Amino acid sequence: MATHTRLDHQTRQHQIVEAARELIASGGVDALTIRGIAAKVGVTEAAIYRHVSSKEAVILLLIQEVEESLFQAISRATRSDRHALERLEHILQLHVSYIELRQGISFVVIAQAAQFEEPRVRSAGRKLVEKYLSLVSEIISQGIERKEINRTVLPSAAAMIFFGMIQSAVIRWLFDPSAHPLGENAVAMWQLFRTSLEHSDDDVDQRSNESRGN
Amino acid sequence: MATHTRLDHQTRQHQIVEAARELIASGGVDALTIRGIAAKVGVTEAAIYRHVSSKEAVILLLIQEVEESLFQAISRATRSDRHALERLEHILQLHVSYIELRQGISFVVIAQAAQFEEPRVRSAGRKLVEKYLSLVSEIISQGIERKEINRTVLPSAAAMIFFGMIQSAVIRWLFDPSAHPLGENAVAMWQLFRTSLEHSDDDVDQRSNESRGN
DNA sequence: TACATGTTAGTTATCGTTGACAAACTAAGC
DNA sequence: GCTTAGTTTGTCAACGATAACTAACATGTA
Repeated sequence: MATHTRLDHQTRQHQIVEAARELIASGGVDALTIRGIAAKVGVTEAAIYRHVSSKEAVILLLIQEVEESLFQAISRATRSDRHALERLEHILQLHVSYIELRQGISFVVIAQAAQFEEPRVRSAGRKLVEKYLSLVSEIISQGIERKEINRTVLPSAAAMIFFGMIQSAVIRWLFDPSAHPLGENAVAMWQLFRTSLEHSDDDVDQRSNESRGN
Repeated sequence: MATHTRLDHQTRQHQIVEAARELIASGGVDALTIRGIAAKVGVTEAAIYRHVSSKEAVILLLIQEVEESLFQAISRATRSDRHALERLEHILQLHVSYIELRQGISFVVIAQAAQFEEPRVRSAGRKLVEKYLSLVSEIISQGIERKEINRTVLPSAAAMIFFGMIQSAVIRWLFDPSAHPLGENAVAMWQLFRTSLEHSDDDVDQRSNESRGN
């Protein structure tokens, strides 16, 4: 009690966001409190407000951190001159590892942001999702140009299915991690989904719709 | 103030669950309070406890109501001797209508249940998801038996993709309903996904995996 | 000296929940 | 049919817990 440790603004902000992440990961969004953050960081509640203006600011910082770390995690798969399907599979693997490492924080944060009233939080969550979809969509577009992906595929729709595969796997995994391992479910879905992207050797051309009647 | 309306237990419980649903739909899970329910029902908070033992009980009733109404909504598409792909498309349409009608309540409730600590709430949410996946999976299995769906398709994986398509569409729709109409996105994804289910006329047999090297 | 980073000790607001009492409906006895 | 007792459904007025946040003050650092 004699002397308390003083740390600079930036370090404390990092600690605060980290604490917020851990609290949500272990107890859901309801567990995210200034008290909880203060306890994890090892200072009083009032000290938290030296480095963050409000709880809402913490949430915004957390969304930002999730966005940065997620795109950092999957960045290895995005560039490169590899085959588009390989890149997508690699993104899936890296994304799955990221979710396991961070205990599904991205899903929880996005789901929470989507039902927030505050416009800045909503906007931050929305942009995170849109950015992810753009990235996947862009890879698919490139794949089509290079004739690695079927030209009848609509990139935006394919990106949403890709994103949905992860959401679906995460939901089951959050309910019961041991019964529904993320990786296995993701791989099983990918094996199936890739068949709808693959460039059929006999080029299908314009028989995309209306192929099957009643 | 002279005389207050008295209603029976069952009616009040319905009103409570309905109020809970509306509160979450309009203000997110944080808006679900006993006070809010009491205000919507038109009684005092204490009166709520005559018909419900706790807030947790309200959540359990709500999950149950969501499950019943959702399966009621899509039941029209499940039975019947129609083509499996038609049944799936029909389920998708009905599910989309249900979500629009109930303002995405199912997604919010599931996402919330997944991060609850309380085991009964978690269990109820988990069972809802598993029941849905089983239903879709079963239709796909039947489709394979009837040679309406490619035999290399793994039903459980296909069901998860199907479920994920809806999750993905709902998330964007929650962020911006006008910019991301549920129906349009769902149809676009379905058009693509069905190609991976379709029974190829030249039966593909056992070339499912390892088809494409680097 | 000045500023950044802490603490202490609150404030205000809202939450879920409960106990004590009142009024309405239900059923039985006369 | 009228009284009467019991049960159900409601209100009122609180309770304790906890939330976000703040003013006043202390202390370490440049």
